[in-house]
Amino acid sequence: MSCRREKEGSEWEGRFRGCGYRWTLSRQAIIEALSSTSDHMSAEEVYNAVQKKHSSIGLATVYRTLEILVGMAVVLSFDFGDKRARYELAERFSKKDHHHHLVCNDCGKVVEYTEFIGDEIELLNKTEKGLSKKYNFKIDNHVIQFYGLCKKCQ
Amino acid sequence: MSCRREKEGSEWEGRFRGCGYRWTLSRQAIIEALSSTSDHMSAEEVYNAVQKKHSSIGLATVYRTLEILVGMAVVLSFDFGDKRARYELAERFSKKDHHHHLVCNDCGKVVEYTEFIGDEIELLNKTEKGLSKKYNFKIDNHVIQFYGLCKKCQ
DNA sequence: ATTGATAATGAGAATCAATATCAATAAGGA
DNA sequence: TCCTTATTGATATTGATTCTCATTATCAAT
Ligand SMILES: [Mn+2]
Ligand SMILES: [Mn+2]
Ligand SMILES: [Zn+2]
Ligand SMILES: [Zn+2]
Repeated sequence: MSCRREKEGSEWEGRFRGCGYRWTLSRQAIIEALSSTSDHMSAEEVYNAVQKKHSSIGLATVYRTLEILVGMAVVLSFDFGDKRARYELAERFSKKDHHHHLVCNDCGKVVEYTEFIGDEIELLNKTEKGLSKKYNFKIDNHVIQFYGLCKKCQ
Repeated sequence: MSCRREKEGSEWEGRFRGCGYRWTLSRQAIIEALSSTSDHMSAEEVYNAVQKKHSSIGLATVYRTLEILVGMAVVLSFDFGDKRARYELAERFSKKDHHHHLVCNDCGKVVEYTEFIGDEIELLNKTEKGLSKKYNFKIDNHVIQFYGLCKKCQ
């Protein structure tokens, strides 16, 4: 398992260095934190998680690293209506499947659903193609989210 | 046409009073500002627009009124990735048809498209129904947006 | 292992949209 | 007109995010 760790480590390391970034303790710790939860953490939550093992890592570094990770498409950033960005490993780096989100406007509960994803993806691809052609956009991203009230809050 | 104005005025007035709100000059001016543009204005832009005719109206009032209007589902609030909320009259109060948005990540250009809306709406309705049942959510809102680079920026 | 160029970092200040406070004002029912 | 109270403007405050800058860590070349 130490072997497994190292291997995973070097994959991440390779990814960073491949983009011209250095492989630092802070970045390891932040990746670690993101990998070991299924939550959609805010920057501050990532900071708190990271602090437990590495109390010297600063909040600014967390923000900076998250920005890099989003730029590398390793991490996805979401707006769920509370006034802070929320982050999650992109599906290809996590155990989760491609999913979209259903958010309670009242308590903030977030449901990840995969049930209707198939049709959604298909439609999105078709729409993307149409929009790209008609409006000359190079599309690289989409957002679909539903908002409402969860059982408890309605 | 003065007749027409008054009639429109009283419709808005009725809508406000029907919700227990008073019908004030500030609110008239803000509605007016929102009605007379097809832009997606930020709160500050609404404030600037309103200032031209009514220089006494304050920014806080603009924020408060927009909040009310969003609550009344008269105005829609969007996040286009610049760090400010953007507002637009809901389609039933504007000349625009139901549309979604395509946003340039670089220059912020926003395209309103209606081409593929039909299929999208259909899928959204189906998905909403499925999600409502499965997760016991009362869904009242959705977001679909595409992000990319416009011709100029790619 | 040592060095040197420079990327990365932590602490704290700065930014800036949005919200809260509060005394003064205006809306509208009686 | 009078009274109650919602609304308002000015201003302070909040809170997430970004910036600054002196210090430190990374890593390729010795
Ligand atoms: Mn998720
Ligand atoms: Mn629009
Ligand atoms: Zn809820
Ligand atoms: Zn552009």
